Amino acid sequence: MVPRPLIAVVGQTASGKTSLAIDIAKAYKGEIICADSRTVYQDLNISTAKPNLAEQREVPHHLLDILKPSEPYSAADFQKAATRVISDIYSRNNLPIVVGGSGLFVDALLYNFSFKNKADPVLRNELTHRSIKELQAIILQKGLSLPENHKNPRHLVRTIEMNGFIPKKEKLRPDTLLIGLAIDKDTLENRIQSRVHNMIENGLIEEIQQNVSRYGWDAPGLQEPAYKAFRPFIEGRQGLEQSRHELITQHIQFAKRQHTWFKRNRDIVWVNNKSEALNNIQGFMSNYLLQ
RNA sequence: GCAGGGUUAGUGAAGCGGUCAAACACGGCAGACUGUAAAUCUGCUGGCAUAUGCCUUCGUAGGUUCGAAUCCUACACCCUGCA
Repeated sequence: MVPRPLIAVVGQTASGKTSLAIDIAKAYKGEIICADSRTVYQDLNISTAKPNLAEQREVPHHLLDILKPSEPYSAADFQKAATRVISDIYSRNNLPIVVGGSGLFVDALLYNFSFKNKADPVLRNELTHRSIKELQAIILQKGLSLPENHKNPRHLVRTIEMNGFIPKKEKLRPDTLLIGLAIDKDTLENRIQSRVHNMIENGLIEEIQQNVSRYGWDAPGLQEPAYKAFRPFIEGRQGLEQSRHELITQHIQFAKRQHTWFKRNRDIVWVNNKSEALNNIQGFMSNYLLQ
């Protein structure tokens, strides 16, 4: 079987993944697959710091803008879609580059998570209104054991939906280089600050207002920091400065959760900057280019 | 100048004689997380020891009391009303 190399770039928000991925793509005839739970959505452009049109023109991007914010999207959906896109890319003899900050999505793809028991909207809606105690009781009644996060309503609901299914994962996909783009905390926080500043300059508030009037605050795609931070401002309960500040905080908190997720993965090859990354990639790709 | 209100841990804010190292919220730190994941949730958050232990805190200084963040006095700063 022909080896099929794949490069994945992970890291915290604002760590510079997009720019690195584009460089890789240009160097190796690559196409980018966005492993990102928010940039899949149309109409979320400013708030997600989505690759801009110029960047998208430079290199093909996949799984961007494929859904309306009113539609739900899951890690399993991503896994399926990305798998298909990757085989298309190979059929063009190009290099797939998976880039994203959604750790679960990346892992689902690279470790071939075994998904099962898709959520039933009716059951989920019913369960969502239950208290934690009630959910725990249901689980125990069914003879299932409580999830690791036994006080997390969402995980409790999922446990009920899975109905005893034990999820599995495999080893890291062969022929894969998993690169982690590290960044120190101060630099990251500065970048987030100026990123938020630019978002507001570029019309973040208008984008939020438009999407909210079109899809409503509760739309699945709109569950993200900008909407949380700016809702009180848009509803006239809070000043702009306060919301701006909250958005920065939310992004920093998100970055921290990403860090927690990625740092336990021993397969990640951490690099501190672009040139370190490109060096690693060169070594990795040399295994394939000679054939 | 007179009268009244205020000053609590990183921030906001409870507490108004003992059960107060001091509720709660936010922030911070660490962590979990396979069909909601930029979501959601957990633990810790004065110092030191880390098991029920000790030490230093509630504007500052003094006092009352067996015992004070809580009462009294003085001082400092802030806000409101009358001047």
